[in-house]
Amino acid sequence: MTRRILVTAALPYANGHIHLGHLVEYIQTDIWVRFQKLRGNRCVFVCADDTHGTAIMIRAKQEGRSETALIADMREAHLADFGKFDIEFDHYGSTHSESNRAICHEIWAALRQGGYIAERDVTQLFDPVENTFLADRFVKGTCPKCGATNQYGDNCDKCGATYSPADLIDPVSTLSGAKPEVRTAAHLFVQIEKLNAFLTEYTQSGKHLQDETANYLKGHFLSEPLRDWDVSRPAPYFGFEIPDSPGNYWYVWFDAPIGYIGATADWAAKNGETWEDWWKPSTPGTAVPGLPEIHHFIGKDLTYFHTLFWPAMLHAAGFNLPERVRIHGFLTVDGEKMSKSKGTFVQASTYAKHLDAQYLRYYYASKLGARLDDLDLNLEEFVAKVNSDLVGKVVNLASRTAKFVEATGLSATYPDDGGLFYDIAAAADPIADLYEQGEYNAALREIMAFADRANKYVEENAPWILKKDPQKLAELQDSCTVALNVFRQIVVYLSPILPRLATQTGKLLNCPMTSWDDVRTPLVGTPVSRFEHLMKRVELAQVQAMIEDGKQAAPQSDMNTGTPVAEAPTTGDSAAYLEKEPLTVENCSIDDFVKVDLRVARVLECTAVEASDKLLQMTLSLGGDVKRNVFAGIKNVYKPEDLVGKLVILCANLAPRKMKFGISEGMVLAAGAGGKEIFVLSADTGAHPGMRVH
RNA sequence: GGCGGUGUAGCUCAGUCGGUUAGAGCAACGGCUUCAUAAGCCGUGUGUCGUCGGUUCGAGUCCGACCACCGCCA
Repeated sequence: MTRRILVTAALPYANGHIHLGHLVEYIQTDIWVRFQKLRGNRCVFVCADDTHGTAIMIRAKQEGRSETALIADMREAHLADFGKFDIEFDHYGSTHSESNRAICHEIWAALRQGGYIAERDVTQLFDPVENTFLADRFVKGTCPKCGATNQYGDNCDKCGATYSPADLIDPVSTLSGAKPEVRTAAHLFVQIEKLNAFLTEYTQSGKHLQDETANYLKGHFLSEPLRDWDVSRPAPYFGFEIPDSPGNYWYVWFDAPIGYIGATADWAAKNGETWEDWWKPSTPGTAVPGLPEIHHFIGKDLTYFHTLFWPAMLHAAGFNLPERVRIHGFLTVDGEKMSKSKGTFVQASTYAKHLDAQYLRYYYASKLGARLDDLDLNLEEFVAKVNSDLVGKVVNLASRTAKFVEATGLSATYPDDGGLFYDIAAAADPIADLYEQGEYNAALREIMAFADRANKYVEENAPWILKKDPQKLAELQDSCTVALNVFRQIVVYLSPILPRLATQTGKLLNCPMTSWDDVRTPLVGTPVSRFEHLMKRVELAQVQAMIEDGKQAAPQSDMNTGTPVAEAPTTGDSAAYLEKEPLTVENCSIDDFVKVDLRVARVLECTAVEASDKLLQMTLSLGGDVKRNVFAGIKNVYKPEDLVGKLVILCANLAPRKMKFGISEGMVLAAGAGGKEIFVLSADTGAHPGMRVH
């Protein structure tokens, strides 16, 4: 029976360009969709840009233009990139669309009506310069627990403590550098704990998720009460205003998944259908035949949004639930995280400048299974695989036989081939199962084994020898008929991965490929076109050139490897300090540097010098009995009691200097121009007084 | 720290319910071939299956401890 399948890939965030990490997902999804269509199933692939949130708002402001202008440009860029990789959506929408807004309203009303919404105050830091509330990742400061500096507002890298940004010591907005204010505003929450029983059943049924994901959810979330989910943000916020809560906007993660439905609605409108046919349980007499299946492809970073919040929202609103959430791992390059400085953070457009998209589609497919393991792009293996599999084995089949039958076409009846064609045709269902499950790597192993057998066949029948004997022209035609038919079967199996090769092969054999079942019937008596190169070999040098290019054109946006990020940080660091105090032009030698003896020191005592408006007097310990008396001009900014116990950096061999209040035996290092702008340097946790700074 | 995952050939990975001598592709090496895009065919594997212990007639597989790496912790 023909299935009705709606497929989505995660919505890329409109704050950054598509890179090779994103493409793992879009290529994987596109392959699955093409496969379903080839099998004759009704399959609709929708996606959209994820456009809302603080990051977009801030960036638009920095670039001096409207959010809508920014997201319109980014959409163009995304679509251009997807096009280069043959990723073919039935519709590509935007979360900033009227269709999406309408569906958000509908789901919201259902959540309200179901009694799932609660309101309470949330205290957040507010940037008075940028006039916006600051998400946790937009605040940095000193960890309240261990004193590590330069930590994000939600947790500490050094000691692992979690806290609220308001607890940070000396918080700084990463947007403006301003000191944030603490402000309180009412937020709206979805009480998903009320749906715990439903979510447990949904996630643990074994039908919708990989087992490891189900276990993870059970162990981490569902076994305790689920926390309420904060879904509103006070103005200003780029998004949709909540209809019954003026001045508040839906958090980007509320309307992003609803964007799947919005995109379906836009697609449906173009095609004379309704989105309700896909997303709402059918009512008798009105439904399109066949139950719709919804399949989401996402990266593992989005797991809980798609397996907890999203099913909860759909369930509360009485919508259809995803049949399957297919979760994949991240991309690494040569075994490591993608890195801008190593040039392995490659944008889709950079790749496309240097290499054929089909190579990447094939390589990814050859590595992708149904589990959520990370996928490694090993650059040497990439070259080897493409050349030996695609060029050496597959394309070569046509290349070494097609010209012998250019004049005669294929034989009128299919010759005896020792069962080769039959064997390959018989694999149609097993290979289809592997595609269905997302086990592309296993499918390709099967397919390539047939390519090996086919090359062996050519070798044994040696058409290049047959052609020399006029008595054997029929045999020549027959052996090439076999080789090209088998080649065609292999290309049909590969066509979800390599659509361009399928098109080219259709032209070569004068018979377009339209169905998976094309593998079951041999092509006979048809003309063969002049052979043209189907695919070029890759040189490692091309890959290296791409990596070099990637180093130059490092993206300015986030490091996310899979999929959309909400509220991605932008550095926002101002250039003003360098302008005020330009970098020193003249280099110093290492010998010069070691003349300065910098040491970690602990503040034992610290008192304000009464007669001075700037100076604090400190007694510093360098460990053991070694102590120093030092004066520092930081009274305006630091309270003496706050410094006691802290580790600071001391220039220990600065010539002692007699001051009005005593002798200063060194200098405590601090950043900033002075006045209120002074930031004392301190050593990371674990350092001890007396350690030299190298 | 808690939870989860991974660990099998130089590389990437299969390995079902515990069952013969642990496999494939790539790479490497030797030979053949020369139709084909320096492609193809044949041949070549001494692997402490991360370590140690246990269960068993029998363990890559099951159990326990440990080691290493990775991930997640709203």
